[in-house]
Amino acid sequence: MEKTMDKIVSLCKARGFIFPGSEIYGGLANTWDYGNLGVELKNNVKRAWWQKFVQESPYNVGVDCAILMNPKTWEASGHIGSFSDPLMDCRECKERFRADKVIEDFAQEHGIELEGSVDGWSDEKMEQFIIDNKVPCPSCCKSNFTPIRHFNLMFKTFQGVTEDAKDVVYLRPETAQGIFVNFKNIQRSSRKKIPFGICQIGKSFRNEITPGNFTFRTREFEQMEMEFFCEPDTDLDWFTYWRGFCINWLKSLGLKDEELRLRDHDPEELSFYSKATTDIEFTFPFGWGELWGIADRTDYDLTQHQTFSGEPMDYFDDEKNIKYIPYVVEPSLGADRVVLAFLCSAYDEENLGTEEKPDIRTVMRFHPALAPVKIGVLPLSKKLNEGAEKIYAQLSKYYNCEFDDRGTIGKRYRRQDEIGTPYCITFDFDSLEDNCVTIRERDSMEQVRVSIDSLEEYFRHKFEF
RNA sequence: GCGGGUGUAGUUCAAUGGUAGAACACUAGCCUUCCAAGCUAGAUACGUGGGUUCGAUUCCCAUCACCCGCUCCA
Repeated sequence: MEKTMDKIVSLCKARGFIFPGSEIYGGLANTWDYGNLGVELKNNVKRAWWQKFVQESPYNVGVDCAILMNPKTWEASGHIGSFSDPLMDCRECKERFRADKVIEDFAQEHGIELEGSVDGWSDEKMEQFIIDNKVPCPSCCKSNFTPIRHFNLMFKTFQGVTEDAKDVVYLRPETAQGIFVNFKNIQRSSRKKIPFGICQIGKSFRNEITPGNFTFRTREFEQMEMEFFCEPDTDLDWFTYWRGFCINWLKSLGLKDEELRLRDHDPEELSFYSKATTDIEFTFPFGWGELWGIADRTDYDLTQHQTFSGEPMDYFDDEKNIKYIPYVVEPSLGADRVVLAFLCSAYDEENLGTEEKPDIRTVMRFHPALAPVKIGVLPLSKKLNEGAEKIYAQLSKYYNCEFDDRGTIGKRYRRQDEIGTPYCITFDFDSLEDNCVTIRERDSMEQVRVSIDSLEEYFRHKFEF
């Protein structure tokens, strides 16, 4: 069985997991809409995350902050200053480069001593250096570049009816800053003591240069982030603790050991604010991709906000009688990415026939907690709809169920297999006599006979993880 | 953003300068009654906009989208 993105994308569209965005207008690049099943799956993923990271956690609480924030936030976080890359294009071969990188590489190659880091140079200085030294294009070796332009990854929009510059606001590029600016509020109102964490699920927006790979990298995406505040010097212990916690969460929902790996960032790869970063990666059909970035952000963010806002961001520990700005460990998970990972991991094909006469059953082996439809309710015959409808009404109070009386019973099982429904209930002619139904399990395909009165009891713990 | 490829039904494909056909999927009915493939009927497509032409799904141009590379990714 070959697991390809093409098959997964087709199934997503055919069955209602994910559709191309704005399709009737020719689409809009890299936008995707979650359909009737996709929204259930994604909600289940978010719910499972919230359950482990907030509900069951003695440490953590949640928030839901505004997407639009005071622009000062982004000055403090460094998103406005540091993340506007100086880009220039080669007029000859049309390749695009980062000016600072080109200069650094050139200087290193020719043994030229640069004054300070190129990061600190102005655009004019970089352009002048390139002209003076006839720095060649790394691709075509000519030296004919466009002026430097800046590409900021933040989406800009305007608050209010006029498009005056003073009303510029940004769509948040990460949910984290909403947590940091509310650190004091939450600490006070929740009466939490350090160590504690604040969790948030929400949309973020980044004007990525290169999105792609289905929903893996999009410009609008949903994050599930936690900022865990701890005492300085305990940060690396907590870093290790949460990294393990995250991996366990993924595995408890069905991702396999061989589908996951950890990748530590090299010192030169680390963000300027980060002391340590580990990515949890998943092996997608297109290759390994980052699912979860776990970063030790030190006291960088809170210190920055204290400086820019003038509000103290320190914490007083009245047991130890010390005051400090907490360190932060941040596990940041892409909701759309992890949904895609669950889709890829779940995809399976099974040949129930022979090699000569293949009979392929496509099965999405979702963990029952994530399955968009928990129980398919199937009357063996349309004459039995009344009894089956009662069961649907009874169970859909607790679970997302699907009623299906179309086509043959075998076909209906196949349809439920293809959308990953873990259980099917069949109401048959005997049910009228014995008040029992047959429950068929997706993975084992085994059947058990259960009394209608004990159905709720039967399913009670089936969808936990 | 650059280079290459692709664009016909929900999906996977076919044919054609004279407005398109299949398989699976879907719908209705028959048959059957616990694991697809039986019978009958049915709905559904040439990404969008220009141009050439008597006539374009087909040729040309542009555009949009997707895929593969490159580049990029706090």
